[in-house]
Amino acid sequence: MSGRRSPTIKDVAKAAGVSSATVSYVLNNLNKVTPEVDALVRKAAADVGYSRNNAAHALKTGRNHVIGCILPTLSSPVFPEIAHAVQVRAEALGFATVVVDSGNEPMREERVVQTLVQHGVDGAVAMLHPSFRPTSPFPMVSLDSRFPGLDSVQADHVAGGRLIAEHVIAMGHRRVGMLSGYSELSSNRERREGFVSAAKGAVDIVWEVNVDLVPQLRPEALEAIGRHTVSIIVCVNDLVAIAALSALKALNLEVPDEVSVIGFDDMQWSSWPLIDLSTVRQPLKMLGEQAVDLLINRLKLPTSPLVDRTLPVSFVKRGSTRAFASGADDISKLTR
Amino acid sequence: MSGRRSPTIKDVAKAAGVSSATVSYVLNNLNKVTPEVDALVRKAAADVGYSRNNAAHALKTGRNHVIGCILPTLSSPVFPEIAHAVQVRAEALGFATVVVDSGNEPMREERVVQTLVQHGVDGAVAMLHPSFRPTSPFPMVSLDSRFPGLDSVQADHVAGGRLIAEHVIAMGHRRVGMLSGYSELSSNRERREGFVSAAKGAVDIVWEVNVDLVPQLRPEALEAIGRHTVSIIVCVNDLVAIAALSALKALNLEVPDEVSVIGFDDMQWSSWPLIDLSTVRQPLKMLGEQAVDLLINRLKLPTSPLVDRTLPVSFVKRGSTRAFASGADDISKLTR
DNA sequence: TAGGGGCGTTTAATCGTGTAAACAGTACAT
DNA sequence: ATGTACTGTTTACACGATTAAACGCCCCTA
Repeated sequence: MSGRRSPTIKDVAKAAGVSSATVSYVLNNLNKVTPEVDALVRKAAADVGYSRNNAAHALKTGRNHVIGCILPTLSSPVFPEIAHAVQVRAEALGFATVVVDSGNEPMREERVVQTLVQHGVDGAVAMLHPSFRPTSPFPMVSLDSRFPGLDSVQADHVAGGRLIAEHVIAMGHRRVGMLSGYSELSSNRERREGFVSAAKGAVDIVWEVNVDLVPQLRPEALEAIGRHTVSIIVCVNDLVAIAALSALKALNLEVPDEVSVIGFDDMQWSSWPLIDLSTVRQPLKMLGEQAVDLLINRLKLPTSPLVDRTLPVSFVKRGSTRAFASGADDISKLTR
Repeated sequence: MSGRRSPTIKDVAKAAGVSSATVSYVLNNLNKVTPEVDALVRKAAADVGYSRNNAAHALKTGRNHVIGCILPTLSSPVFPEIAHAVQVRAEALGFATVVVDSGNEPMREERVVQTLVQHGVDGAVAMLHPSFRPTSPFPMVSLDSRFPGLDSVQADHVAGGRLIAEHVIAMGHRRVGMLSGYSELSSNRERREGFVSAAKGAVDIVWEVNVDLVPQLRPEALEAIGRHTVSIIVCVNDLVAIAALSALKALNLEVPDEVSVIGFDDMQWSSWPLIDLSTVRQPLKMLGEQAVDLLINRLKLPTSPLVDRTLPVSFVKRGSTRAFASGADDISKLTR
């Protein structure tokens, strides 16, 4: 209790009656020692309550056993779910995780990466703005979209788009509005393409407006919704879908009786009875886990070939969609 | 480009024609050197692109310039907002932040703290379960509730409760239901006490049910709401308020026409038109910033006296509350 | 019996910084 | 001239871990 200094490898060595090198060999599981000595050392380590000094370890090996998790923001519910999965998986593999939000600005992304490098972080799992260009040779795995020169994991956005199209068709809708995200982002683009190609011929896309990925809509989107010329609105993600629900409420259009709404993501809030959104579920947990696995593989084998992994999605039917009823109030605009 | 090793203090020393100690003195701003040498060294450092090796620095000094931010979860919208503020402030002060969620289990909290200590984190800003008992002398600041032996920052929960009471009274409500949180947590307790003492005499608390801080309610709460014997429901936080809104919707009770609802927190989602919740705003950003400031002060002066800081709150009127109308459908139960 | 090869352990150098202590130089007082 | 005080710089070691190389030991063979 006097020397508050936490025990070092040398203390363990003294306690076990061996040299510090032996202790190191044992604790690193290089099997270079006899079983008896091994047991002796482990016991001594437990007895003195040894735990490795991370700084010294990092200094010597250049590996910190810390990874970064770079996300555009933590304020949208999807991202914390991913961050959590990343953290848990990384911890299981002996890595700590630092979560940082980049504000989705490519400039700040660069700074964030610099900071991580400076702090000796080994690599990162990152959801990057498409215009980001890696500056230093820093190991990264791209989340949610393919990225030239990086490993990546993403949900099967194309299949998700197709699932939506199938639901729309099965429900008998013919006239569709789309709130799409900017197409530089591959996930947005693929969602859209999956939907459009599967819907081709079976439905009319009456209008399509590009929107930002935030919970309020720009005027042209509001105007399109207000025309009430479609029976269903397909949204690039759940946040936008919620914005659409809000707009419809303000316009006194009933969901799903007058207009149906579909999202994409299945974030936690979408299942709240107040929102109750039909959507495509992404395997967020798996997404985070696989990203970590990929990153750690790359740390071990920096020269292995690049991997792109695609994970399955599923459709979740909730209260925001229903079959098209020809008894809708303004049938002239909604059929042809 | 050949030797990929990043430049060290020795490289700078060579470039400047001085010893490594001098470089260290300059770069640590101990003014022990003449202005000329100082300038020389700084120029050399910039020229070779020096940046300090964190591991070596940490090994030598025992300070890592990393703080932890321990939160019960990232899945509730309030917490990411705090985490963000913490991160930004810490970065401005030269500290990196690791955000971890503890799952609000005191056992996991202990483990999390252990992990942080092991990784050489200097201290933490933490929102702790009331039954948590600090095991090691690890510098911490308690967020959102007072904690014996720790610095703390919290919103003025008592005043928040009073603001709610004033609103309820001003709106002419007489019969109130309460969804309260477990009273071991000082913030819950203070919110309740602030409300109750300010409401005393002016309103009837017809029922009060203790609930968990999650967006679904237990049966007894649902039953109480279903009786429809109150004209307004006061909730311990926004998440619970949203659960109440959901329940009311399921019961076909109109908000705010038949029942008003009030929350506490003003998390980001509460302003969505779909939710549109009257609530008390906590200064989340300020909360995070002040916590960081307190922590860093403590790191510098470990023996300075403990500080409890209380921050002001304000009431936000939205669509979930309205004045009590005596024309309500079942006037016999709602007046006396 | 000298030499060689395994095997298990220790010795000692190293990673990049920080800092106490040694040192050299100047200025001033005795 | 010699000692003292001070200033600015360098020398040299420490932090705690990893790891190549040296070492000692035993067994085997020529």
